[in-house]
Amino acid sequence: MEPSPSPSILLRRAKLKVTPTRVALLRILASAKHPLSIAKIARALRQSADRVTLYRALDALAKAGIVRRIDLQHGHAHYELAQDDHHHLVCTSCGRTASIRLPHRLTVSPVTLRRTGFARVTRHALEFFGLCRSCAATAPRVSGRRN
Amino acid sequence: MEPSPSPSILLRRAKLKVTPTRVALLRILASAKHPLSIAKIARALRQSADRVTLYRALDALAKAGIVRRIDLQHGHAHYELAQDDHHHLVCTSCGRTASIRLPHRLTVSPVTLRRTGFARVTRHALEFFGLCRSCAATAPRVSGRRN
DNA sequence: ATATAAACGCAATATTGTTGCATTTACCTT
DNA sequence: AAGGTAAATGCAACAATATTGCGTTTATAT
Repeated sequence: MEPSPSPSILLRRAKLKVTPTRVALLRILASAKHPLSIAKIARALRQSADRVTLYRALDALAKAGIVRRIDLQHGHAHYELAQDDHHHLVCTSCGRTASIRLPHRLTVSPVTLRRTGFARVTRHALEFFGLCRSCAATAPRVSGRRN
Repeated sequence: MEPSPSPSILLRRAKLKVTPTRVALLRILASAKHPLSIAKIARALRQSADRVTLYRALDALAKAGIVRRIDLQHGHAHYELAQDDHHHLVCTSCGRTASIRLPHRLTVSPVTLRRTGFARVTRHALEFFGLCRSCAATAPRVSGRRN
């Protein structure tokens, strides 16, 4: 796990202004072990920033490739720093997540690309869903929203 | 491409009641070439069903494994019949989608499973994002919501 | 120091999805 | 075929998530 560059360096590289909100935001994401929901990020920022600013900042950071927006199928987006190439394993019962790596890189072959009329693939999203051990032990719930 | 069983057979198999709404819904999905948003499905049903019913029906069908809920990162869910094992290639500019197949099956190794504290994996979601040829030719747009 | 574009905060609004409850309906049993 | 029952539906209200416009503030290049 490489230490990722400091928030301000990341921001400057992307030609984004280095503002307190963005720095704090990136610090929060950097110290998180799992993808965070907007609600959790907002809580961590303790209303030092408006919701709208948060959305806009995450949007800008995602476009710059600094953060990744992830769908854990909880009904709202989650965000993490775009560091290494990993994927997520999500418990559909309690929402727990774990990071995993695949032994091979996921690619779309040039032939498939041509057949489908696409010019190029820029990224992909892969999540695995299942049950963690403790949830598998108890009666599996199915519903509800989790962070 | 195998012809999929009729809506009523699918529903009966899953011990779900065969109602006009569900049959119509499944027919719409069966004739769709791409995953559909709730909005599009609702439009196709021409308010013969309440929106709530639609949500509940899709939920039941997804739980039964008859339909799949897909995130194309347009900010809302898309649905398709759960037929064969394919994935999607999505144009981030115009929203076009194409179906693709991977040469290998995606799995999580038992070792990884144990290391992460998970009991089992039940499904996964994989989408590729990129640019289709016509969008790659023109100036790439970035924003906006598409169906 | 200052000009300028980017970022921000606030308010309003849109969109997506959910819940409770009374009514209707599919379908199983007889 | 009739009737009982749980499932499914519709309506209304609500909740959560996300977006837009606009006037003000701020980072940063000069």
